[in-house]
Amino acid sequence: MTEAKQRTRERISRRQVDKFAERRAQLADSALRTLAELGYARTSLREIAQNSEFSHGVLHYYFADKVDLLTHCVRQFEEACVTRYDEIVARANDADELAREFAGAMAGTLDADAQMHRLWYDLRNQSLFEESFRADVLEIDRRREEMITHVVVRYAELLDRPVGLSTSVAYAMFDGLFQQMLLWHLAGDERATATLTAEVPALLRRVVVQPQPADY
Amino acid sequence: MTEAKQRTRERISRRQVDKFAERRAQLADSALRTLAELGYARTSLREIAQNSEFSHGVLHYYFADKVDLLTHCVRQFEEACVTRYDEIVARANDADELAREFAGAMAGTLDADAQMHRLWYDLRNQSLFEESFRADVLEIDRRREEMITHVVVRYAELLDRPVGLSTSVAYAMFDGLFQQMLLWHLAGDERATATLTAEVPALLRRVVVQPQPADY
DNA sequence: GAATTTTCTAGACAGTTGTCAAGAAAATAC
DNA sequence: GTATTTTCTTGACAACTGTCTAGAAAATTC
Repeated sequence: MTEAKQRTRERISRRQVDKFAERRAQLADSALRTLAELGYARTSLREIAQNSEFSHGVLHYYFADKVDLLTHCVRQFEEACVTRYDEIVARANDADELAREFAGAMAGTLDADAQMHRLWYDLRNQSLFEESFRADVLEIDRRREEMITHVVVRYAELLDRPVGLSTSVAYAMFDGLFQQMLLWHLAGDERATATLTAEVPALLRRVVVQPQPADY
Repeated sequence: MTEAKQRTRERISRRQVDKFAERRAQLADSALRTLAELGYARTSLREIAQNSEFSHGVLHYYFADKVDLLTHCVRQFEEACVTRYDEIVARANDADELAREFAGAMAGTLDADAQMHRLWYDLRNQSLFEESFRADVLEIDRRREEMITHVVVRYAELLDRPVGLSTSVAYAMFDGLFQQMLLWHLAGDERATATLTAEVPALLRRVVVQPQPADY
């Protein structure tokens, strides 16, 4: 009896927790859509609520305050933001194919998810001014670096050559290139996608193939 | 008489214009200091005025509205933001020296002007969400690319080798590296400066020295 | 189906924002 | 030295912000 009750209660409680967490996720999703559209500076709680099916009051039922909501957003954002190239890495039979597929995937997400990517850079930049997201942002950045590292290491493997750079620097270079192409893309320059497609394989070669030490 | 009067008037008018422009510059400077400290999202007109020696009303005497002020800020920001390496380029006698001096200068400004640099990235990002600054931001970005190009081209010259990359891509890579190191630096990672100092020459080599085509 | 709990709405609050206007203060003109 | 123009301050305004509360609506429990 007591046992049964307790089990029931636990089940209910878990279901409630799940529903609670589900709604939090749903609201965080609305918040992310708003952020991607307006940017961090212009996103308000009421605007977020209008992008959901609820009124602005709910936000304070599911989140303690704005920082709580935004922190949750950043955490939830990771899945969407860290583009996974694992499949490409696993499938590629040779270095050239890997390079082509990787470049194509980056160019694809540049086109398809431009809003999301600009939000990422916006949030990462916010973390330079505000402490609150910094830890989560750095964690996401680490994951992104990890993904790039996977590709680079596998590419080097397929060429049977060592990676000639620290993974952090390799990531910084690919990220810099991607960010610049995002800038082009959102400024209306149609060459962005093509440039990215062309330059990513070139960059891969440059990261792996070492310069000849005899020449300098 | 009429002539003299007119000349006087012109002189006065020009002086007034100068004073007017001077005060605008002064206020824009206060605005930039505020922006560098708080970031775009948290900078208000009253906060800017408090960082100046005037009250908040003046801002609307010298600027039509907030966008006018911020646009002026971005334009004025260029001088501060585009770090010049011309002297280093002119002075360097060989490639190694150029690489070392360039890396040192970048590391120096990373340490000394971190706030200014994070503001630059903040403003550049804002331009992804808002039309108003975009043109000016792109212009500054072009100048920055130009500066990097100077260094890279000169470096290649000193080695008597061609630059193996488009200048845009080279800029994107150096900027990506710098931005990542800024992220580290502002997150309290002391290795940022040293890493930048070490990796910039390595990157220079990689940009100039071409991979051997026989190997892939 | 009544009682209770969970979920959500609507509105109020205090503070902040960009903007503007009336007039004080200062500089300049005559 | 007075008149006029330029410069700056002060306070007000409407709109918006994050936050909180009272209570309606819905779901759940027994």
